[in-house]
Amino acid sequence: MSQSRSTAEDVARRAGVAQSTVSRVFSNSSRISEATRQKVLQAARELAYRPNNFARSLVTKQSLLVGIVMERISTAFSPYVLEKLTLKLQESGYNVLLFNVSQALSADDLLPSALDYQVDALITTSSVVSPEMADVYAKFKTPLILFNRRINNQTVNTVSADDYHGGKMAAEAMIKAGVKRAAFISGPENTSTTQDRGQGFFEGWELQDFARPRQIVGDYSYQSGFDVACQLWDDDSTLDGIFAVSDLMAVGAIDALRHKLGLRVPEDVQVIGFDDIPGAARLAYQLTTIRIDVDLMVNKTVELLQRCLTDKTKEVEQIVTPVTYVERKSLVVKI
Amino acid sequence: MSQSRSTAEDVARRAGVAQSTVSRVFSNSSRISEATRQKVLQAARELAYRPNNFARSLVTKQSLLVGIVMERISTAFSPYVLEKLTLKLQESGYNVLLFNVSQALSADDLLPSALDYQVDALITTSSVVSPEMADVYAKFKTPLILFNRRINNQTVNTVSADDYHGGKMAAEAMIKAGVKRAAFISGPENTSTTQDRGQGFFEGWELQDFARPRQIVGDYSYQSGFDVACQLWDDDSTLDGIFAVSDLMAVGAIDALRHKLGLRVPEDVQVIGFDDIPGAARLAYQLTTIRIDVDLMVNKTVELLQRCLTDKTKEVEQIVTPVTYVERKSLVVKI
DNA sequence: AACGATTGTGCATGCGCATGCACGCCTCTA
DNA sequence: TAGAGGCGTGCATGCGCATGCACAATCGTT
Repeated sequence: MSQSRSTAEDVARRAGVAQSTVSRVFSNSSRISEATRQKVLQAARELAYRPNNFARSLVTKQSLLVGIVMERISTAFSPYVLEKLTLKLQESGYNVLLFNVSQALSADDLLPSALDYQVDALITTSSVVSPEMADVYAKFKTPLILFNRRINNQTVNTVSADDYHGGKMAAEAMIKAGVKRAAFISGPENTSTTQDRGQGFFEGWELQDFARPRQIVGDYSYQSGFDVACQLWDDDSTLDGIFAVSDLMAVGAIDALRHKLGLRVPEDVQVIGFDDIPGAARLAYQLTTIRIDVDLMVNKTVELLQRCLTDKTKEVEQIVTPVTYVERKSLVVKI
Repeated sequence: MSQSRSTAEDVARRAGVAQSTVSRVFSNSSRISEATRQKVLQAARELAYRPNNFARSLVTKQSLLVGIVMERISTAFSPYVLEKLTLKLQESGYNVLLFNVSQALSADDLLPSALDYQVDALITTSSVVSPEMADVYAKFKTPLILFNRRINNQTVNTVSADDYHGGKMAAEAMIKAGVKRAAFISGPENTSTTQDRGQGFFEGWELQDFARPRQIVGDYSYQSGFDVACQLWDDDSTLDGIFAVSDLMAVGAIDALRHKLGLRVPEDVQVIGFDDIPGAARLAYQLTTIRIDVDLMVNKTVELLQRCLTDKTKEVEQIVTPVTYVERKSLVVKI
């Protein structure tokens, strides 16, 4: 901040009006004669005046700030979510305060400090948010929305994809594609996407009385997909199918299969992912996957957010968006 | 914001002290006896008190907020930059206000509104920042740092890679690799990275008295790399080398060559990129590239920022970080 | 035993703005 | 021509906090 910033008071003096008049011009709330409006705007221009949002928020109790708490900002399709959310929010007149979950700073550390900045609402994609945090936000009457995440034993606003059915669809597709010995590459067990997609997946197999596929844990990154695939085939080279809980891991696995293990995809091993990230469609991969509709999720999120802000007493919503099976070349269903 | 948030006043009342004492405890500035400190903290805990950063900033003239203005947040290695910057900034006690440049909102629109939020400094990776904006920031005494960008005819703080030499190195590598008929896939002409990398690249060729390679304009995206490569070979199928100004476009071009045009990389066409994004090293691509040191750039940026904040009268700095040639399989130098 | 130095706390004020209230002026109607 | 009813503006106040100053209590010193 600068010590030499001009204030509404300065503008008022120069325009020969009261500070309150300047304020009225800039919050264009009430009736101001065109003449004084111009006078004020002129003076403001000359002084390069800009209203101080902090002072304004202090009075109005509205920061027009939305907090976003994310982990692994650069991974998978987090960047797309962030970009679209930010865009949407800006269009709606909000600005974004971004928090990066790291080893040092957990979501539970970050959420309170968002509160210090008076965010009007908070969206998080972090996998680990304690139920207590939800309580804190409830206490502060600040809407909290979990994006692409659930949280156990707690009613919180939630926008997610239909992970359970997506998992099920993946299992069905694999079965129809003729996969006999499948492996499931998951994320950490405490993430809701892994839980839900995995549950749907396993139930899909069991429905057909097939043996439960082996599960191996990755961390959603390309490299972990690669490594875990190597490990899998090291243990059992008769596997013929992979369901990866994220496209990025699927792609890592494909590279391992093709360029490290000397296997062909889909001839030797069929692979299906989840998310449909840009990159899944690349001709180098042509990944069959379960698509989640990020645009829709973002739109629903911002709409929900606005509803929360308009009606503070609104009850919690849990929005689930549909997923679709997208068939490309890495796994194809034989009819 | 909530209407029912407890204030320092509330805490003071409950602890039986003055508001100023509460303030002193939370800004742990001056001497407070251990007894009252505990009394205050206890009361604060009971009331779930958190200091209001806006009110605080209004007095201290320090928001501890840093603005980041970005375009194409999800593209290329922007996400990595954002992630690392945010992390570093958080470690240094700052929080990040994120602005997304879009068609609707240009950097020149966004920069002033960052000022409204009293950011202590601003970092932008946006390619288009008008010199006037730099003046505005100077007037408001708010440090402005361009990341990976230059700006013409203006002295602004700048942290960038040695794009010019990188371009030159790319040319040299291509020549040594035996490329005779090269093409240059650039970004939009008004971006400084395209200008500098391109200039270095062309000068590298001219040094060897080789013909000036053809230039074609992309937009830094995977798809544009793909499309532009198709177009290139459509015009002239005798080309045998590509320098793409970004890895993402290089990768798009490789996919087009291999999977659309039926060419082999590197046997038929050699490809070199720029950036060394994660993904360049994938076995599916093994992209030879010019690496920029993002970590170093981020560190330099945050250090520069702190210097600016400490010494408001400090003069502008232009920091250039070295680049390195990373050889993988898509282009290899014959000795 | 008396006095200056030190430490801990309260009081008052102001940061820059929004907003309820009062008031003066003008227009319209009867 | 007088009164009613807008409309436009100024005044005063408070949002939640930090901080300079004053002052009481405690300590150490001679």
